[in-house]
Formats: sequence, C-alpha cells, structure tokens
Amino acid sequence: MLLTKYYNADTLYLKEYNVKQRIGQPEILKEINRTHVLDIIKRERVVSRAQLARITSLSRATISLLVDKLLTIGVVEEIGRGESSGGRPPVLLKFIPDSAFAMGAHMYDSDWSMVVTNLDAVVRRSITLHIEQNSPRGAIDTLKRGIEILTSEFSGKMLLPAIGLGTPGLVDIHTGTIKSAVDVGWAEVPVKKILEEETGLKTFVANRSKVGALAELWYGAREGIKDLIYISIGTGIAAGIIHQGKLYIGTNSSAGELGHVTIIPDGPLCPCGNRGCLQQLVSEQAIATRARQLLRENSRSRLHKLAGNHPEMITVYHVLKAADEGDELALSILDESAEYLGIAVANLVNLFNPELIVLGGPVGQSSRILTDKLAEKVRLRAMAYPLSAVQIVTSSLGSYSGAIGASVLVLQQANRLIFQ
Amino acid sequence: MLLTKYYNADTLYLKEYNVKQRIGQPEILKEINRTHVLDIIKRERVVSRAQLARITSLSRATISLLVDKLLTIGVVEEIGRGESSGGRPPVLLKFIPDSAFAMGAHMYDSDWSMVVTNLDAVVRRSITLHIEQNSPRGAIDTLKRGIEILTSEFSGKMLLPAIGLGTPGLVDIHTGTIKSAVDVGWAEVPVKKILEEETGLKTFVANRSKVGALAELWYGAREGIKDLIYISIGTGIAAGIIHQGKLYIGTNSSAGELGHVTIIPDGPLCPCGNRGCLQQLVSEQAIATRARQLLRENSRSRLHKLAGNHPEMITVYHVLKAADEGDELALSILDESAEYLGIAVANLVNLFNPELIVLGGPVGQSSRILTDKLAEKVRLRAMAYPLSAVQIVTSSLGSYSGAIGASVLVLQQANRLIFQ
DNA sequence: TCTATTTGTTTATGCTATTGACAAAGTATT
DNA sequence: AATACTTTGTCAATAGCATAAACAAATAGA
Repeated sequence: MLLTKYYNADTLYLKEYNVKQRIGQPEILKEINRTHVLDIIKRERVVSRAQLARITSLSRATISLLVDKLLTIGVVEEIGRGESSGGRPPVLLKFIPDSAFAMGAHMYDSDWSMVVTNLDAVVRRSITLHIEQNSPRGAIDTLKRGIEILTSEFSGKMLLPAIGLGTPGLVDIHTGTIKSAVDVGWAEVPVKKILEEETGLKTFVANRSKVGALAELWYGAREGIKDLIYISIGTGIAAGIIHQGKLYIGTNSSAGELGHVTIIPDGPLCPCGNRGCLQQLVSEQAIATRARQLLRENSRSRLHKLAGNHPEMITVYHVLKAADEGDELALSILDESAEYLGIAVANLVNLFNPELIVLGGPVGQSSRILTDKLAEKVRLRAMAYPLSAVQIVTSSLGSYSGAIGASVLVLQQANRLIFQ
Repeated sequence: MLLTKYYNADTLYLKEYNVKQRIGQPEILKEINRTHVLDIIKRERVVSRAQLARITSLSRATISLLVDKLLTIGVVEEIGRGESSGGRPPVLLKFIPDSAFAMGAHMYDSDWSMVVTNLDAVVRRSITLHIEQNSPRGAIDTLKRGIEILTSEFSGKMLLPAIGLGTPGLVDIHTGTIKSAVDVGWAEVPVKKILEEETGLKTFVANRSKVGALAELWYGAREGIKDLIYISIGTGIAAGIIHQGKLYIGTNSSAGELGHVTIIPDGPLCPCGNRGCLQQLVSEQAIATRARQLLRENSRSRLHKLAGNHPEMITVYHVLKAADEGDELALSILDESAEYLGIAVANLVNLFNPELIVLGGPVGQSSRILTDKLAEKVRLRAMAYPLSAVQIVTSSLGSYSGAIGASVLVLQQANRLIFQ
C-alpha cells in the first residue's frame, strides 16, 4: 500500500491501485477557503473577484457564484472599477458590515449591559438594565425586557434570531448551563434552555473571560492575531484563551481559571481549598485590603484624601487613580500586584505561547500603569523564545467588552449560515 | 437579512431571499464525518456499512462507495456476516491495522530509537542506533543508516515515503527546524530541510513532549480521550498538550514549557533567567542533588547501599528504586518532588481543564509512587470542577514512546491521504 | 408460508466546482 | 490609430460526489 509520490499540478494520485483521486494540501486548503470567502472579504474590506480567486485558489467561475449570493443577501456591494494592471479593470466588491446585526448581553454587578453589533462587532446600539431581583428568574426577566426593546428596533435586520450571553461563574458551554456562580450565589441554572423556550431565540452562553477574549479577537486586537489570552481582573481573575482563532474550552468548559493558579505555595487560604491563589493576592478586594493595611502605616499618601479621609472606604479604583497621579504608595501597591500577576502571566506565556495578552475587566482595563509594570515583570520570568512572540496590552474595548464578545458568539455563526 | 428558522428535514433555508441552500449543523457534521469514516472504522474495529451510515449520517450508497475504496487499498476486509436484527444480516468490515506502516525516530541521550508502527501505532519493528559523533551531521547520518535498514525491510508496505522525528529542544514545527537544544548544544538546525533533500522522505519534526503526547493520544490513553497533557520528566520537564484531538502548538510552536513555570517566586536561579522554575526543583539532576544532600545528614537509608556506598554517585533512579522498596528517605524525597510537581500540575488542571494527565519520560514513567503522590497533591490544590474531570496516570508506553509518537506524525496524514 | 425488516447495490438526479471558450475593457507596442 | 497582449468576469459543458428511490437479497417472526 505504498502511496508513491506522483505529482501532477499539485495533486497526488494513488498510483499503485490507479485510484484517480486528488489528495494532499491544495484541495484541503480550497475546502477551508471556500467556507471562508466571507472572512477574506471582511479582512480585505475591498476586493475584486479575481483577487478572491487568487487568494482562495478557487476558480473565478466559482467565486462569481459565491459572490452573487453575497450580493443578493447584501453583505457585499459592487462599488465600481479598480485600477487596471494591464488588462480589464476589476469590479471592486466592498464588505457592508451594517448589512446585518447581532445581539449580545453581559451580566455584571446586577446589571445587564446589552448591545447590538454589526458584522464587524462594532456596537450600533447599547443599553444597560438593572436587575432588581437577584435571582435567575429576576435576571432572565430583565434580560427579556431588553431583548424586546432591541429586537423591535432592529426588526428584520438581525443576522439570526439569536442572542449571545456573557455570565458570571462556571458555564458549561455545550448545555448553556451556569454550573456555579459564587459572586451571585447561583448554581445549576440552565440559562440556554430557559431562554430558548421562552423567547425562541437560539442562545449561546459563555463566561465573562471567554466572551472578553472573543471580543478582543474580533474587534479589539490588531488584525491577523489568532492566538491570544484575555485576562479579566475584577472581583475574580480569569483568562479566556484563543488558539488558532478558536476558543480553548477544555473538557468541562472550565479552562482558563487563572485566579486559582498557585503563586505562593504556602500563601493565604482560598475558598477553593488551595493556598496562595492569585485571586487572594490580586483582585478588587485583595488590592483594597492591602492599601488599607499599608495606609495604616503611612498616612501621608494621596490615597487618604482620595478616599475622603476614610481609609476603610478605599477601593482598588482609588489606588489606580492615585497611581496615575504618581502617588508612591499606590505605585508600590501596583508593583506588588504586578509582581504576583507577572508570575501567573509568565506561566501563561511559557505554557500557551500566545501572540497577545490583553488585560481587561473592571480593574485590568483601568490602568496602563499596571499593564506596563506587568510587562516588565513578565520579561524577567518568561522564557526568551515564547517571550519574543508576545505583546502585553490593555484592553481598549471599555465596559461593553463583555456584551460585544457575547454578540460575537452569534457572529461566529455567520459564515456557517450564509454559505454551506 | 433576517435568516428565519425554517426547518425541513434538519436543514435551514434562507427564506426571505428564497435562496434554497442547506445550512446549519447536519451538513457540516456530514462534511466532517465523511473525512473521518476511516477513523470510525478504526475505533469500532468491526462494523457494517449500515452501521457506518447511521454513525456518519451519510447515505448507505455513499458509504458503499467509500468502503469500496478502502477494500481496494486493503485497509478493511470483509469478514462474513453478522447477526441479523430482523432483516438481512450485515456484512462485517474489519479494520486491518497491518495493511500499512509508518516510521518514527526519537533522539535521546545520543541514541536514535527508531520504530515502524502499524496504523494503530503498534510497534512492529524497533531498533536503537548509537550516535557516535555529537553533531547535527553525525546524528543525521546515523538516522539515515536506520532509515535504510527499516525501509528495506518494509519496502512497499509503507503508508507514505515519510518519517516522523522527535528531537530534543525547541522545535519550529512548521519549518522543522531545531531552534535550540541546550542538552546537546545545537542551534538552528533545519532537520526537515536536510532530511528531505538527502532522503526524499517527507519529514515531520516535533519535540519530545509533543510526540509523547501524540503517542498517548493514539495508543496509550484509553479510548475516546481528546484532551490530554503528557508530561515528560527527565533532564528537563516539558508538557505536550492535546486539545480536541490535536496538538496545541502556540504561535512559536513553543507551548508547553512546563519546566520553566515558577513554583517558588524567590527560589534558585535558573539558566532561563527566572527564579524557582520547576526544572530547578524536580528533574534528574535536582532530585539526585537533593538525595545526596539529605544522605549526608542521614546515612542509614537504603540509598547508601544502592549507590554502592558512594553517595556522590546517586542518581534519580536509585531514589526511585529505594522508594519502591519502601525506603523512608527516598519516599520523603519523592514527596517533596510531588509537592512541587503538584503545584505545576494543579495549575495545568485549572488552566487547560484536560481529561487526562500522563506522566512520562525517563523519570516520569519509572514510578507509580511518584504518580500517586502527585495525584494526591493535585487533589489539594486544583479547583473542584476541573479536578472532577481529570485522571492522572503513569505512561505505559515504555522507552519507545518518543519514537511511537514520532510515527504518529506520519499516521496523522493517513486519512488525508486515503480520502480527499 | 407470508409479511415485515434490514442490508447493500444500482440508477437517475441534483449540486458544486472546474475547465475552456469568449466577450469586455483596459495597457503596451508599433 | 491599429494591433497585440493582459486581465477580468461570465457562460456552457463537464466531472465528481452524495443523494433518493427502487430493488434485490437475506433474515426474523407470525
């Protein structure tokens, strides 16, 4: 059964048995490319059919057929002729990001932040609704109110009757169930099932850090990045991992629990049972506690005034602000946090070898100083080779990043829907 | 552009524009399944065409066509009729693992261990060749000698004119270049290029831990596992990560550098520049050094005798043997190692959420005691939810695991070659 | 014995992508 | 200005894959 090499215009034949059949890379690439024609148009923004044929290695005839469909649907438009390169000038096709929209919602601090984004994951409408009653029922009812508002405004313009959700806690992505959310005290809430039954909308659910990572992949990070890690720092710490353009889920969909990585083997006890978890050292609570403790020893810091002379009222945001204003004490607190965080992030660099690490979440996105200090600490600990590939930045997506990422859960289905 | 749901025999139609086109899951599943018919036959070992049709949701007609090809090639054979379930009895198809073979080689301690495996990654022939001259040239010449021996023995029975290599150091998987191998003192060796030019064999290269992980995925671990981490413990420590049945590579193909994860933030300095790396605490060297140190304080241990009363000659293997025999000192050394390793592995569980963790490499595969102690330590540190999904075991593949995994680099191409 | 069920193959059909031919619309050369 | 050469996009004919429908083969069960 030797499959002898027998090249013929980039194809291999099973020679010995004379089974005439194409094998090898090129065909597979075409396979992949065909389903991703829209991705290419989206990336290039303006392309001609001939260009698409070259990029995908599909024939011009095939591209014409595919483009016809996209024109009918309205995802692309012809915008006149381009420059000739010695022959007939090409007809330019332009991607129309506002030809369809997707809905996403993110729950945080007993609020739903909801957005409608276009095909580029750019926000076109956003609302925030307060959840009056802290219960799964209360949250879902509030969400349904928001869905009604947004669907009525974008009636007929949605890509799909669907919604993406970012929720707190451990979420089983496949069943769309919140397994446990310590922050709000919920467990075993089958969000997907409930919402699909009550609204008829196809529902996609993932947790905060995972949707955050998707938001960065689609809209935040620079073009072409396929391996990134988004770190959400708030009341907890978690990472969303993207590998080759796809979410890294794990067996239980619980991959990326960065907050419970061990930093100090015999450190403080964590509710998770471990000692010295990152989350016990760096989080909204931990940083505030550390600030109060240090302020007792040194009350000359600006922090004192920022917190209205009530040291017990200090929050992490006072610390971040004081650091921005150059306060020594605040800077030293951030330095310590960056040190701990640096150990965890250097481990991520060594283990995952990402192209980009994005700091987000309420705390992470609020301070470039923290990011800069972190990058410095990571440089001291990570291995040279993976380190050379990675860049560490602050998220630029703001507070709607969760909802944007949630809408990406829907946008991801676009290709699959428009073609195939 | 609302794509209204409009179910019809598991297909969706773009209603509004009346583009009659199948979309949604089922078609995509078929797509995937079609290229994986061989995988299913391999998994089931004995199946009928009708069964295959049900599993893949392809039509019986299509399955017949695909099976015909496999019969021609010889990968499956008809082995008579099965039991009737109230109708015509099925013709049973049997997977023939020895219908083709693949070659793999693994370099370790200035030896090439080489194997020829069948389609199940079961070793059918193995040889070990000593590399006389420690240089890329010397290693490749020795390898070529081995290739000649094996190809002549299996002439005409190989799946492909190809070879898989497991090498030390950091390897760029895409170009097949050893970027740097500290153990042997090499850098920038384009192994793939050299070997392809000099032998005409298509060459696939990966490092020790990555091929080890592939070996476990294909041959070692129990059926159906798609998310596993293989940890190779020897002179260094590294992890090979499999996610959804595929190697996790990273941007630089340097993912999985577990040896340089920080365990003790202010621990001993590592040549990599970091402090308290796992590799400084648990490795052949580190364990032996620790044993010598402890033996100076307590010379009653069996270890003393095992090392021929020369404490300075103690190796990690003496320690493992003494522990097997119940020696207190050796057990306490392993306990300490397991403690360090446990921190790293608990982090892996929290970050990657794997189904299985396999301990391998010269040290890792030699001791069930170490594995058991490790599992115990991990249970104390990892989060309950991901922990519930994971199992920690010792590799059962023995010293040829590297070469087996290397041959898997070739076997992975089988489907792509036989179909498509 | 007869009917229902299951399996595997054959035939006609539909869909997708391709090739090759060709028209359209430019540039370059004489 | 006329001609040759390029490049682009479309059309028609064709190949290949998968399917449905029909059918034959082989059984279980009444």
